[in-house]
This record gives sequence, structure tokens and C-alpha cells, in this order.
Amino acid sequence: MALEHAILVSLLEQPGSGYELARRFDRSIGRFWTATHQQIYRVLRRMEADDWVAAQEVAQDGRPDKKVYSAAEAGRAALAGWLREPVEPETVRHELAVKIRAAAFDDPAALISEVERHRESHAALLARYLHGEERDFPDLDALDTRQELQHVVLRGGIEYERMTLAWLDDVLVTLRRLAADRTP
Amino acid sequence: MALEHAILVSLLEQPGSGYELARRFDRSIGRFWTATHQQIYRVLRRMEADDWVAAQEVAQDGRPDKKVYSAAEAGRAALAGWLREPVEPETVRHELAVKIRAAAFDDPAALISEVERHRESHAALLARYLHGEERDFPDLDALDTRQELQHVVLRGGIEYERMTLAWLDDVLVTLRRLAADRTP
DNA sequence: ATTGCCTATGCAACTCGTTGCATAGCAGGA
DNA sequence: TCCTGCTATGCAACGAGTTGCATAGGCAAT
Repeated sequence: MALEHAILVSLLEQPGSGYELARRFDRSIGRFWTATHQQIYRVLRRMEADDWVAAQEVAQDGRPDKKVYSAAEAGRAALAGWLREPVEPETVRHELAVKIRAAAFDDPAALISEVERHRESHAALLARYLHGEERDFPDLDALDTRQELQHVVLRGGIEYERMTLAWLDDVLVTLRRLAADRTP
Repeated sequence: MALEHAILVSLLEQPGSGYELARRFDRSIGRFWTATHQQIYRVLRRMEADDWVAAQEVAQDGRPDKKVYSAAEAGRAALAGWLREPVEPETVRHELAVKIRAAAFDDPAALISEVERHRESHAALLARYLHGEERDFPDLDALDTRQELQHVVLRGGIEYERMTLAWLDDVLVTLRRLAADRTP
């Protein structure tokens, strides 16, 4: 399980409450590791019990109190150990690929609008990545270690989206051709 | 949930037992949808109860009996309905990306062998895809609808692996540079 | 002879992850 | 004024997915 580790990384980059973490997971981190607030709260409590993180109650005016967590020494050590552990091969689950093969037993044209929706959402995400890159990494020749590593991950995201867009275009051409062949 | 649907697609392409399905999921299908035999057996029983699939006991000599499943009419209808339902956005979980960002709080050099292992496994998978393409699609100008759709999914897998290999090379260059900067 | 592997199915127990709901104060708009 | 939405945390119940183990016959190699 890597949710603990994703949370540790996020807290090392910047301490925060469960709520703040949930929002970070909705944004930057969530693009390669998703989690709901429920999961985050539960895991945070477990991590606090194991002394992987330390919590501090913070009173706020006009808002509910929050518990700000930060990574503790034991958490940092656990992260270092995990880094050295061998690979758990990623389990890919690409629902759209299942649908495409399923279309052979139904009408390929029925999938077109679905694939177009996917295409739009990937295009939007790519635009967001590129915008984030400009904003967070204005000078690519002056990055510290942390930024270098964040940037190489971002490059991976950008390349993934570019590749996916090209593939979805390929899928659309194929589906449209099959649909045209069927009803000439 | 798409496991039911992945199983239906697999059974429509070719009827088979739970055991056979589990092996298919380990091989071709498993590259975009994983499942253990436990899950498959449980889901098959549920699907049989819902009349999505029909089972037939087959006695074999020298081997245990098996239950060969095939997709039923209700299953085909369920698949067609699912095809028309809107998107559940894919939740990506890229453990290696978490590790790369985690390396900022430890030693980037500690990740190099891990990334190299990933690189090897992706290179091997790409080779398997290309080999499978040659074997299963010798004549790309004479494909029926089912093969066209299988092939466009395979193209996606190939492009994904190519992109991933290039990115992992990028990651390795970055990690090595950071490691060299640290111990000059 | 024994060991280990392959086919074939399944139970039990567990963890992981999602969904719906609840609380509670404050802010802003219809 | 009421309704919606934001911050902030949490419970309860469920469904998805994993892990360990069990059975049971046949096959091949040591």
C-alpha cells in the first residue's frame, strides 16, 4: 500500500490537515494517486498511532479547528525503507480498453461520443499540466533536487497525456471507419 | 465496476472456465484489467445467478472437471447498456511517481536500481506486444471488426510502453545527475 | 518414493476503497 | 429568510480486491 507513503511525501513537502491533504490529492498528487477524504482521515489516524506523523490542533476564527499533521522521524524512516523495497508491478485498469473490445459485440458507433468525452478531458488535463509547468517551473535551469524530481514526474504526466490524446484520435478514426463500413 | 464486463467480453470472444479466464487475465486482457482467480470465480457465480452467463459442466480425463461459461443474452444486453453509460474517469495510481517525489527526502541514488528494474520490465512487455502483433495480426489490411478493435487496443498498449520507456530513461538521467551532484 | 508443478474450484478472513450521511459554524446570494 | 456552498472531521455500512489455505488427481523429474 502506498497511500501512507503518498501522504508522507505530501506532508514532507508541506504540513497540512486532513482536509488540505484531500484537496491536494484532488489536484496535483491525485493525478498519480487518488484518495477520498475518508481514506485520508482513517490513514492519518493510523499513522498518528504509529508515530509516523505528529498532529497539532490549530484553532481558527470563523472556521472549525483543524489538526495540522507533519511527518515524524519514524515516518521518514518508513519512507526511506519503502523506497528501497522492490517493485510492486503497477496494476493497470483501463476501462476504455475494455469498452473498445466490447464494441465488437455491439455497435462501434455507440462508443464514439464516449471516446470524444475522454479526449476532451485528457486535452484539458494536458493544458492544466502545461499551465502548471509554466507557473511552478519558470526557470528550468535553476531547480533544486526536490523541484527536479517534481518536474520529472510532471514531464511523465505531460507525455502520458500527449500519448493518450494521440491514441484516442487513432481510436476515433478506427471507430468512425468501422461505423461507416457498417452503414454505407 | 467493470470486471463483469471484462469477463463478458472475454467470454464473447471465446467461452471458457474460470481457470481459463484467470489465465487470460494474466496475459492479454490482464494488461488493461487485472483480476485474481478468486475474484473471477466469485463474479462468475454472481453472473450465473443473474443469468448473464450460462455454465456447462465438462468432464475431462486426467484432469478435474471444469465449468465452461459462455455469455448469455442478458449479459450481452448488460454489456450494450454499459457501453452507452457515461465515463467513470480512470483513477491512475502510479507508485513509481510517488517514489520519485519521495526520493527528494532521501537519497535519489537509492531509486536508480528500482527504476532500472521497471525499465527492463516495460521493455520486455513492449517486446511481447510487438511479437504478439506479428503473430496475431500478420495482415493489417485484412482485419474484421473484432480484430480492428483488438488491434487499436494493442496499439495503445504499444504506444504506452514506448512512452513509458522514454520517460523512465528521462527519470534515470535525472536521478544519475542528482546523485552525481550530491557526491562530487 | 517423494517432491514439486499444473489443472480446477472454492472458503475464510482480511484490508482497501467508496458512498451516504451527520455535525457545525460562517458566508453569500435569491 | 432560506438555500446553497465552503471548511473541517467523522461514523457506519457496503463492495471490491487480496492473501492464505484446502482439496484432489495427474504428470514429470530427482
